[in-house]
Amino acid sequence: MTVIFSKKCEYGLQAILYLAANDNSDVVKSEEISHILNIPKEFISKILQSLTESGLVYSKKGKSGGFALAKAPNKIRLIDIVTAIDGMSMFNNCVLGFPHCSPDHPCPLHEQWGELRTKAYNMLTDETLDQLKEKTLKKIGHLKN
Amino acid sequence: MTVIFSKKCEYGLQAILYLAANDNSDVVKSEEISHILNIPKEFISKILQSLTESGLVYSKKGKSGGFALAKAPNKIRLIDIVTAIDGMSMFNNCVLGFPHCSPDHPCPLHEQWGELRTKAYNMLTDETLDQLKEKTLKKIGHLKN
DNA sequence: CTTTAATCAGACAATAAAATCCGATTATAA
DNA sequence: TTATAATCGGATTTTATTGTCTGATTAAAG
Repeated sequence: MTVIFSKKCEYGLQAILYLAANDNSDVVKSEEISHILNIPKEFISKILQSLTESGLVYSKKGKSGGFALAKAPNKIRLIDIVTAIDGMSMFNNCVLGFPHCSPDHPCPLHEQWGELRTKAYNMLTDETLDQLKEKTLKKIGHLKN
Repeated sequence: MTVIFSKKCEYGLQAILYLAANDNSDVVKSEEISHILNIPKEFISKILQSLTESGLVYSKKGKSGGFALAKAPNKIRLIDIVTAIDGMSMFNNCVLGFPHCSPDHPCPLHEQWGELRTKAYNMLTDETLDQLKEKTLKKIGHLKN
């Protein structure tokens, strides 16, 4: 199967977009995220815990605890979440899997793929959570119905 | 981890590019492909077997058997190999993993990602094996040293 | 202070992907 | 016609990813 982001990363992106859409409220508990986004509760907890370590998410323990963004939505870029969860391998490794692919010894797809990959990287770097908030609200609204 | 193509698909692309580079000779045995490209022999055999079923590869059984391209290199596009091994999910599924992502109910990244994905698809559709042969020969030459 | 409800932490289980093993079949060539 | 060397096919093992369970810790609220 061809994958772009791991399940972990997909879930992490979904959850953090949800947190951005609920940025007005205090914290959101993992139970709610799990239910709305249809992600196993324990799994999304783990992911948000790791994003807490990365400094992207704030977690409040104990009763009435939950998760929220650790920074203003305009300070969090999609690339921050992707690299925190999946690392940079997608942007560094050869698309054909050649171990020693480099500008000196490029693989047959080096230039073409490099260009596309740079565009993907720039896209994820340009998009911040505040810019996606409206679209996310619409999408979540649809999920709730 | 973030992946583009599965290991199977990477290996398959490497091997078929190798076959294209050796299109003058009769057949190439999996032993040789395994050695040059550093892919487990049994694994690349399996992959080439499945590509044989897909009609992209020709296999000659018995002593002095091996694998070769089933068509002229200019008739095989990279997308053919990718879809034969990994399917089309990469080009159909929502990048954020939302189950019901569609033009009607787009995910927050729908348009931006769609554009990139189309470019990737077109690139894989445009590139045929004959076009990549020279570049492959250089790369293989480097691997052999 | 005690109950309650949440995160946290680490082990564990299930599934999927990657890699290996082995015997059967096939065809070449001595 | 027999030995050899390759693919073929299926089962099996290993490893990584995904998902689950359980108990500890934390903090709010009665």
